[in-house]
Amino acid sequence: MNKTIADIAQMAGVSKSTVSRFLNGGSVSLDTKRKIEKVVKATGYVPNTFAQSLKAKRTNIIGTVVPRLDSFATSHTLMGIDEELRSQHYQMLISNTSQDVKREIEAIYEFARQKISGIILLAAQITDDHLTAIQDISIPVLLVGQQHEQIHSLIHDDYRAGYDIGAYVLSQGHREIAYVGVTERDVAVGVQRKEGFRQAVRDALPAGCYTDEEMRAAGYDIRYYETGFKMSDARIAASAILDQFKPSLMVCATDNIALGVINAAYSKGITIPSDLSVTGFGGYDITEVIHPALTTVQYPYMEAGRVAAQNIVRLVEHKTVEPVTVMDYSLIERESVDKR
Amino acid sequence: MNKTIADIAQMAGVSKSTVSRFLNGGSVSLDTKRKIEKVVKATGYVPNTFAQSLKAKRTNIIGTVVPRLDSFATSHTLMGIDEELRSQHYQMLISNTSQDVKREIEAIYEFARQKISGIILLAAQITDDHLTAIQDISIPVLLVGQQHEQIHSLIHDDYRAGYDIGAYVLSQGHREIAYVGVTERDVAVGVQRKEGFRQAVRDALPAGCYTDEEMRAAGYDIRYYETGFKMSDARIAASAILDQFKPSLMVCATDNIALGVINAAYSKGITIPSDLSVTGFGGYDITEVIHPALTTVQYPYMEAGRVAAQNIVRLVEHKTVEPVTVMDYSLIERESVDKR
DNA sequence: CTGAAAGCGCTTACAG
DNA sequence: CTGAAAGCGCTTACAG
Repeated sequence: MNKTIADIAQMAGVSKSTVSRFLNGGSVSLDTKRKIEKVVKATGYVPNTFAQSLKAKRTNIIGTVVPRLDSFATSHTLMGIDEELRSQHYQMLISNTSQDVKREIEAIYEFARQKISGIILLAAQITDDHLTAIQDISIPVLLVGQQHEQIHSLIHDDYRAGYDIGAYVLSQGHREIAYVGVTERDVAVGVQRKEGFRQAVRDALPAGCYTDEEMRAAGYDIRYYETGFKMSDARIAASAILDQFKPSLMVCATDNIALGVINAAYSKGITIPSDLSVTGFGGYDITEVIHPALTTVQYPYMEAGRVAAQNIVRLVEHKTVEPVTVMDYSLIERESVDKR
Repeated sequence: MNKTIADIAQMAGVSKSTVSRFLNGGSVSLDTKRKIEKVVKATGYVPNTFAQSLKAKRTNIIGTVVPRLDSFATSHTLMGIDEELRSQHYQMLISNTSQDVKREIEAIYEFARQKISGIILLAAQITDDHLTAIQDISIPVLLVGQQHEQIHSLIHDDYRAGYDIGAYVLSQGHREIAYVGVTERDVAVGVQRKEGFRQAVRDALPAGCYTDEEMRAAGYDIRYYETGFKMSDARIAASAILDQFKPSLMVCATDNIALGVINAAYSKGITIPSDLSVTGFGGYDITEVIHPALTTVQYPYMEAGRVAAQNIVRLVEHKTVEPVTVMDYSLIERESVDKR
């Protein structure tokens, strides 16, 4: 395991330069090629990564910054990235920031220091500090899950998904709906999904029906709430909502929130879906196995990871990439929504 | 970002050696120390990792080999490892093997090639190839979740946990029990949990009651089954079991399996816990929020990760570590077990 | 305490 | 196509 390029050169009876050229696909005569190949195979020689990187000033490593590790979306995206990167002979390095924006910035600089070739950034929001860091390091960055005009982005089609969920539940006859969203600082989850949904409602309303009163007169009562990303937060929020409003359906901005809502409903003796229908966003595995199974939007996280990996590699290799890549999704109708 | 040690030396009016010594805590006079410190701060100098590693022939990186990323146990263990490593100024590198044993072996060699300082191995089973690889690389390895006499190990107390679950469900009056386990090739999950449970049953039996017939005469009917780790597999297995055996309780070797069982029960119109009680192992977040909440054994995965990190760092630094570290657990009684 | 020098294992112009 | 040489940015005996 400890052979150096000098050993190989000596054993093959050529110079180090030639071996290096052979390794990196430079021009080498067929004859020497064979000689070196034999020695490399026999010795199991592998070049020292550090020496390579020190000279070449770059690595075959893609750094991925993630806000958390214990999330279905993150882990599946990571698996997709890892798989694709591996097939392209790149390595994935993960930096977990535990939802700490300061650590996100640090991670970006730290990756730069380590001469990482490219960075995939899974972030809930992009601040000026992010922008500054990305500018500073002059390394390709791909944003996943959010969109920003100054950064190559890969997103899920949150707006359309929100619209589809809205159109679907309306088509099932629901008119009294609580939309349980998250902070608008997360544009994808907090704004896009909600606005998509809101637009679906608008499109369903009779013409000229805009104000809350007009909506109510038309039989619609749609209210918007905000909670955190954690199931426990959602449970508490849902409990409070249900004390003051009796919707026939709750649209939740994530599957986790939906799970919290379902739990809160059970605690109050509310049966799903006959008393209360529920929908989510995400398509986590667990949503299929609970009872009743959750109607939700399924995002192709693993596939998104693969595409993200392809894009960042293209960026690293100075090939063109669309400013924004939009992934598809599917609406999965299961048991948690009743007809009204 | 591009200063080298030579620049710093020049700016501080000392030699490169002295700067290096300062950086690595060697003996430097207070005066020079101050001079160098000032320059380092002013320039924001950070040493080039590759050059360091190339010379020093070691890194501050700990490699972690994981069979999968999308598991509660894995992700929480990783978070604990990462957190602790970070605080000790080590970095964590993750290699996901997608449950492919061959890739586990490759990952070990690859880490060695990259001069990683130590390896934390989360593996379901240890083969001869693992042993050979670990021998070959001569880098400290810590095994997490499984125990092996030739490798420093950190385990959860699966046997005692199995015993406790057994004693608990017996104390609740259950006598007709299906134990739904996994392959015995996974010693921790497949053997230890089951044998702990089996011993609890033995200890509860009247003296001199050994054979199946004697057990049945004493009112006990305990049957053992095996399934896969996936919810979907467990669902199918449970469905088949319930067609031929009507236990009052099913003890599942993992929370995932329990989730599959619960789903199968619902599909058959079996109510939990009144018709059928269920228990799991793991303590995944989701088990608390489903209805009814799952009675299970909770393992401190995050804490285990932290301890694992401490241990591997001690190993790397040639300090002593116990051959086996055993983590504690807690039995969480919730709603999925009825009294009989 | 401090510095000059060698060397870690590669790659890359530059000649030939 | 091939080789000698310089150099990437550090660290580490070795002198002083």
